[in-house]
Formats: sequence, structure tokens, C-alpha cells
Amino acid sequence: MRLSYAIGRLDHTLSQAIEAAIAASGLKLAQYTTLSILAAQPSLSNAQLARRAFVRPQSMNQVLAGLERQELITRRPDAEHGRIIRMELSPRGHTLLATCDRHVEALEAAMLDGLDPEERAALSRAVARATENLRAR
Amino acid sequence: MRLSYAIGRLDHTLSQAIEAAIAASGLKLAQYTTLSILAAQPSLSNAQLARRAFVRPQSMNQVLAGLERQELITRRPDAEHGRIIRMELSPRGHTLLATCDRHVEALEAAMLDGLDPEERAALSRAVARATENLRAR
DNA sequence: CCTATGTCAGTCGGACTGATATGT
DNA sequence: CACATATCAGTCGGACTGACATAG
Repeated sequence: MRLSYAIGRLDHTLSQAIEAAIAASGLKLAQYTTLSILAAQPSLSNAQLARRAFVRPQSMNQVLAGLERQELITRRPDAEHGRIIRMELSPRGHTLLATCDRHVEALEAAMLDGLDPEERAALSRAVARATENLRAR
Repeated sequence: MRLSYAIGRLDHTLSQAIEAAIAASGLKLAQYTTLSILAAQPSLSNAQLARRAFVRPQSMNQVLAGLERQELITRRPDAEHGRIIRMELSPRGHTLLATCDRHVEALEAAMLDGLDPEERAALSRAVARATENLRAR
């Protein structure tokens, strides 16, 4: 079987598993991803988040609207720039993300069962390198 | 960065690259995947193909309708079963698939640049194992 | 002017659920 | 009757393109 196909199948299976793992929190996958990005790097704007997630600003805006409706983020106008609105995780956002992270970490642990530390590191490196190679085209 | 995220990003980038590589043939990714499955195992029914591709029969039916419209497959009623319709690649389907396969193989080669044979084999094994682990849940 | 940002609006393809008819 | 298959029809969420106003 072609490697491309195997990667697509893994991603498909993994996405479904993560969605199931975070569904109890009421989060969609795109929302969880966005919260994760925002936790790692606070005070990003909609446009910046869109670039990080490789989607259009319009798509990211929809995700953020949902997160704000659930009061998981706050939107605060930039102090120096009149147009930019910066996002922050709310206290509820932080705790909900932490809960989801625990579930996802357990899921990843199950996914990597049977692989020793060297194999896990090699997998991470190979995935990163493959992505770089494709993006370099 | 979390491994789940890296895998999702690789799949996203890879899908876009494959779509671009086969676009000249007028094929969509789902159509290319279906032709590949059918080349490896001819005479499958719609329901069988849907299970292989992990989609509903209705979704697969749409893909097959497109392939038939382009005369890349032929649909022939089963000799013994009055309801089942079996799919075959047409001569055009075979040649178009071969062309796409060459492009995709070149793409995969570029993706794996810098990884030695052992690392490539390890990647394949790790991806397969991770998928099995998730599906076993 | 040119660029970046935020956002309203419409579109589009993909996969889904529901319903129905038919063959074993 | 139960079950699998094919297929028509509608729905739904996600991402897209287009358009526009505004800030720098």
C-alpha cells in the first residue's frame, strides 16, 4: 500500500478518535486546535491564527465566534492598532483545554503503544521532515 | 508540537500536493484513490469500495458516477446476483491511473528526501502500527 | 496608493442521514 | 422476515471566493 494512502488513513482515524475524545467537552476539532495554538502563543489576531492553522481568515473567524460564544476566549482590541483584535484564553478556556489535553495525551499514548522511545522520536522526525520537504516545493 | 497536530499538518500538505499533481488529469483525490483501490482489486461493488475507503455507499456512488462519466470505469451487473454491480477499470482508466501514479511516486520520493531506507521503512511501520492501535480501540 | 485586517455574504464540494426499492 | 445492495433526496458543517470598510 502506498505511503500517502497510509498517512491519509492514519490522519482520518486519528481525527475521528480525537473528536470522540473531546466531544464530551463540547469542542470541535478545529476549536480544540485553535485553543492549543492560542495557549502556546497568546494574544494572536484572527489573521495570525488563520495563518498558523493554514485556513482563510473567514474560516478562522467562524471558529473564534464559536469559542467566544462559549466564553472560552476573550477578544480585546489591540492597544496600538485600531483594527487588530487579539485573542486570549479565558479561565474557562484554560481549564477546558487542560481537560482535553489529558484525553488527547492518553489517546496518543495508546496510538504509540508498542513503539519504543527511539521509534517514537524517529516518527516525529520523519513526519516533520516530510512536511518540510513538501512545503519546500 | 503535539504529534497529532504534526500528522494532521502532513496529511493536509500531502493531500494538497497530490491534488495538484493529478489535477492535470482532471481527477479529484477521491477519484484517484478509488481508481487505485480498483486497480489493486478489480470487480468490487459499490458497497465493497465504500468499506475500503471508509465512506458511506452514497458517497462512493458519487465518486463512481464521476468516474463513469469520464469513462474511466465500466459498471457491469454481477452474473449471479441481480442487484450487485461490479466496477472495472476501462483502458482509459488504466492509462490515466498509470500517469497519475508516476506523478505521485515522484511526489513521494521528494517527500522522503533525506530519509535513508531504514528510516523510510520505520516510518511505514510506525504509521501502520499507529493506525492499528487506534482502530483496535 | 498599497497593504493588512476584520467581517458580511454567497458558493461549493464532500460526507452525512433518511427513505425506498429490490435481490438473496 | 432479516439483511445487503443500490440509489434518490435532503441536510449539514467546513472551507472556499468575492466584496467591502477601515487602519497604517
